[in-house]
Order: sequence, then structure tokens, then C-alpha cells
Amino acid sequence: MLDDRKLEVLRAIVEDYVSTNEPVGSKVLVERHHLGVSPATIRNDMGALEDEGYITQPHTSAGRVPTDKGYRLFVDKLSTVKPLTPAERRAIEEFLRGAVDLDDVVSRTVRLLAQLTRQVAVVQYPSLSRSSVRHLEIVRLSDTRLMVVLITDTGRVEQRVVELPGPLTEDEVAELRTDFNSRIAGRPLADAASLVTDLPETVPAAARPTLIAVLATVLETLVERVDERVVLAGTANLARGSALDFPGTIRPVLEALEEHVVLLRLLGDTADPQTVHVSIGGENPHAGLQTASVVSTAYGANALASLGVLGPTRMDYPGAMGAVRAVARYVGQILAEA
Amino acid sequence: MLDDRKLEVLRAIVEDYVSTNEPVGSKVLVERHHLGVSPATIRNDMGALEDEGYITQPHTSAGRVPTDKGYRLFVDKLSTVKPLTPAERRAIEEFLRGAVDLDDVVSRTVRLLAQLTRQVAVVQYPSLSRSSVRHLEIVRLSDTRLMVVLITDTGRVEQRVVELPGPLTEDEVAELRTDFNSRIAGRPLADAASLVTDLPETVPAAARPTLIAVLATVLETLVERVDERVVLAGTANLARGSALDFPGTIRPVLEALEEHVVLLRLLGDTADPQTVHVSIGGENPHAGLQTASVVSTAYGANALASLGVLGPTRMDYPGAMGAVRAVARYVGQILAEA
DNA sequence: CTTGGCACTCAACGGTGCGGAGTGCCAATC
DNA sequence: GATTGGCACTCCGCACCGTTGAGTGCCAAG
Repeated sequence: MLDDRKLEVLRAIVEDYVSTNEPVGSKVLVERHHLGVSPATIRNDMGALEDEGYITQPHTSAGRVPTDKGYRLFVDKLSTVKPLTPAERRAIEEFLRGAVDLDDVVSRTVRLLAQLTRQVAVVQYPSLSRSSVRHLEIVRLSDTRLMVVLITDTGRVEQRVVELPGPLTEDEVAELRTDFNSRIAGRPLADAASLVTDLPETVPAAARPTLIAVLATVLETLVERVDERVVLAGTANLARGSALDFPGTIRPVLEALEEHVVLLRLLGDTADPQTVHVSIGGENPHAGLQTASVVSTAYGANALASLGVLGPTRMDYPGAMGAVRAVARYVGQILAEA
Repeated sequence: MLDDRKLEVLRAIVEDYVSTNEPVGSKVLVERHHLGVSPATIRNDMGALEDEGYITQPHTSAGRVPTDKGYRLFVDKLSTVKPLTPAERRAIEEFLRGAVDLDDVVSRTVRLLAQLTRQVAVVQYPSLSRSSVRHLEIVRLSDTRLMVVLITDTGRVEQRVVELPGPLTEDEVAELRTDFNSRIAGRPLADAASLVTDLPETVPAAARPTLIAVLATVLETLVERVDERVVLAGTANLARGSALDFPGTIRPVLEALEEHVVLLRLLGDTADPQTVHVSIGGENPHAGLQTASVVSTAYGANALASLGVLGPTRMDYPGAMGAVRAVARYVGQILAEA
């Protein structure tokens, strides 16, 4: 159905349209891509491509523009991930190395990605799930209030305040601290919860309600889906492209970006850190993102966090995929070392 | 120079323009605001107001639009802060009460403010400066790496990783922990730094380099300007208004919003929690915000944090000021209780 | 000082005509 | 059968134009 030249034509159309942001016609196509044939031939091919739904014309006497389906084919079959230049790689590494803690790593990563791709960058926090408890600190704020601080071996810190049913002395708090730590310190988070559920039975009945309150909070901290945190950068890039990129207004896109749940769903599709996932236009579940594409991948040792970029469907996919892949690798590396 | 009626005319122009988003002419003005005079009289007044630079015409045969100077006069002399309705107050209180920790308070606050004002909301984290050290936790990550966790009485948690010049045993770490805590626990952050600077002199020379490394990080944590953290919400509101609000594109505004330093400067003007500060158009230092206004105030017991909203100069100032003031009060209240 | 009248200005709008880019189709050619 | 040049056709974009109407500034009268 689609011979090699037709595919080549599609590739040329996508590349031209992405770089010029103008519907591309048969004439300019043969000029810029020195395909060895005449415009008329290209026109025939374009007709075929249009029949198959890979390209479309905005109006009768205009050039062609790729459809979502066209971009999909381009990404799947016609393009290769564009590796970064050594200079870029050095810059990335250097920039990320300067981070002082996890928050800083994430924040640098997202800014870096936005700058490299000139799109909106999204980074999800690395997940707790596979990490282990380094230390559980319990601090007495007042007679009836405690603060629980969980520290993991990945450097993550989670805190919670507990309101107690009754007063507690400093000594009792110290005891609680040792009780919990002796059971869960060094254990993976996933296992930790089950290791403390029987704690209430080991103490006198009088102390039980208090312990149960603390336990509830500790469990909450252990299983909390902190990986639901996301960070954004580069939203100004949305206003960069022409009016063609986002019909009418970028408002629905900005709205979608503020709904973190939506973002998480977009990023969530990505499971394997080796592959870069691309979601194009109408493939996105969210109504406000029908003209947007997302390029994402998983990162980190445990591959439970992900990052990516979001932009108009008219996006430099090979470049974005290259940047996303490279950044994900470097971040993973940095996190593994920390 | 400007008699009462002229001021009344200015007020009417501002209010009309803000609500209709269209340059307002003399005729519609007398109709909608039943000033007891004819359009011709109003025209004379408008002429005077224009001569003084309070209003301007986009083009010859159009109505008048307030200038920055006009908005300034309106805000300073012609308007009163619009209090929220009891229903709104209840909703705010209820929403903020649901917060589980400081991060949650901040995140709820910013979303709330964005929704109430339909503008971009900015909330700066409450400052550490006036709070005290609740606890300083030092955790041994490996032979040569420590994690320092500072917990304040305001519920804030700051963490840092320290690379040590030489290895340290668990016992030595425990000793460090007690050394530091005995000196600074319960002390205000502002004083804490000076209380530990002489620590190195109290230990054997061999242990000194290590202690100095730890000390450096602890000091950094103590004085760190965490109040430089800001959170945003409602950026989609920028794309709501007409093209008149932000000439050309909202891009420079989005860019400015990503530069947290800029935001901090904007919010920083606010010192007194009792007053609401307004910065209009050209009064803003940043080039990208020449057509934007910021309404902000300080909040919290120590009045060292601030929050506000940002929108086009064509903004409902009384409403925004009311919302900002009310939200600041409620947040301050909640933080004081916590 | 206020007001009605009036001439003037100018953005916005709809209609018209033209040029050009790009297409689809067809017959001729390789 | 694929390729190609030719050609008629479509239709966007643009410039031009007159009309309309909102709004103004000014002036003379009240």
C-alpha cells in the first residue's frame, strides 16, 4: 500500500512542517529534500497518503499537514531517537551533579528538560515503594502532639503530625521510637507496614489507644503515594509557537497541567525505563490535550518514577525523545549514586 | 484640580472597564452610573482626567481606558477593600482546616486564592527566621555520609546530606547528635548559629575536620532562606481575558512566573500583615510584567511570609484585595494554631 | 458651569477583485 | 504501470474601499 517513497514523503512532510510550521506543498518538498522525482509524482503520493489518513489539508489550496496518525507512523517507523551532542551531555551531567538534595535534583532536572526541548517539562518524584526505611524519627511537639519523620535510604523525608488521644511523656516517646525503629529500620517500605501492625498487642492496654494513633500515621507515611508529586517547568514555551499549535487558546492546556492527576496518568503509561513512550494528540485521554503530545519515560533505579515533556503535536519528536532519554539516564545514575 | 465629580467619573470608568473589558464612553457612563449630568459634561471631565494622565484612549474615536496612574488613584483613594461573603469565609475556613501539614496548607491556600480571584495566585512559604529548633536529627547513611534533618516548631523540616572527610562510627554520630541538640534545641533559629560555632574547639583535634564539615551543613540549614520557595496556581487564568489584557502574548508573563526570584521580589515589598500592597503595571520592576498587577500581603504570626495574586492591570482590585486579605488572615490563624 | 448641537475622526465591518500557492486530473512519455 | 508536464480549478490572503457608528472636541447658548 505504502511503498518506500511514500513513506519518505511522509517523513519529509513531518520534518518540514515541524521546522517551518507551515503546510508543506509538493513543490517545496522536492526542492528541499531532493527526492529524485517531479512534484506531480509527489502529488500522487500525497493523495495516497491523504486517502490513508496520514496527512490532511487545512483547506483546499494549501499544502499538507500530518495528522495524529501520520505523526504516529513517523514516530514508530520513520524516525530514530536523536542522540544529544557530547557538549550537551557534558552540560547535563555537570548541571545535575550540582544538586544538593533530592528536591534539588528534581528541580534541576525539570528546568533542564524544559530548556533542552523548549517544551513544557514534567518530572514526577521518584517513588518510595522500592526504597527502605533508613530511620523513623518521632519528635514530641507537645503533650498530645507528635511529629513523625520518615527518612528513606533514597534520601526522601516525609513528615506527619499526630494528635494523640492522651498525653505522653518524653520517655514514652523515646520508647515508641525504639520500638518502631527496631522493627522497621533497614526494611523495605513495602514490608515495613506488615512488621508493625501487631505492635499494639505488645503494650499494656492503657497505652494502646495512643500507640494505635501513632501507628495509623506511621502506616500512612509508609504507604503514602508521594510519587504523586509532580513538578513543572517551561510553561512559557506553550505560548511560543504559532496560533496553529493550539487552536484558539492555550488555556485548556494550562488547566490540564494544573491537574496533577491528569499529568500522572499521562506519565503513568510509562513502565519500562528502556523505552521512550509517545502519546500523540487524540491519543491523550484528557480533553484539553487533544492537540498536545507527550514524550515520556521512566527513570531511576526502580523505574517507578517518570519524566517527560509536553508540547504541540507539531513537535520535534526525535529531539524530544533523545533529550528525555538522556536526561532520564543521567538522573537515574545520580539517584543511584546518592 | 480634580473635583469630586471627576473622581467619581474615574471610579466609574475603572469599574466599567474592569467589568466589561471595553473602553468606556461618555454616554454609556451616564446611563450606567446615573450621574446627574449630561454626556457633554462628562466629556469635559474626561478631557481633564486625560490631561492629568489618569485615563487614555486606545484610538481617537474610542472610549477611555484607565492608565496605570488611574488605577493607582482608584486603589489609593476611590475604592475600599471588598469583604468576602460569609459563605465564602466559611468555605475558606473549611477548606484550609482540612490540611494535614504545612505543605498541604500552602498548596490549599494557593489553589483557593486562584479560585477566589480567578487570577494567578502566588504563595511564599512561611519563613523559618522567627521559629525555633525543635530537633536536629543526624542520621548515618554510610561511613562517610550523614544526613542532617532540622525540625522546627513551626513544623518545617529541612534536610541535607553531608560528605565527610573521614569515616565516622554510629557512636560518634550519636555523640554529635547530642552535642548539637543540647546546644540548640528549643532555641530560635536566629540564635542557634552562634551557639554552635565554637563546637570544634571542644573536641580532640583529630575529630575536628569532621565536625567542621557537619557544622558547615548545619549552619547552612539553619540560615537557609527556605522562604525563597514559592508555589503557583491558576496560571490558566492568564489565558482567560481578552487579547487586550496582555499585548500580543502571555509568554513574558509566564516566563516571569517561572523565575521565582522575580516573584519573591514582587511579594517581598510587603512587610506589614495589616495592609494589602498593590503594584500596578509599570510599577513592577520586571520587564515582562509591565501590563500586570500584583496584589499581595504578608501573613503568618511572624509576618515574614507573603502571598498574593497576579493578573492584568485590568483587575478587580477591591475584590482581589478582599480575597488576599481574608485568605492571609485565615492562613495566619491556622499556622498559629498548628 | 452645564448642555445640546455639530462636525470630525477613525476602528470595525462587509464586499470586491486579484495574485499566488497548491491541488487534481489527464494525456503523453519512458 | 509509473512518471511527468500541462492546465484548469479552488480558495486563502491581501489590499482596497466605502459605509457605519461610536465617540470625541468644540462652540455657542442657556
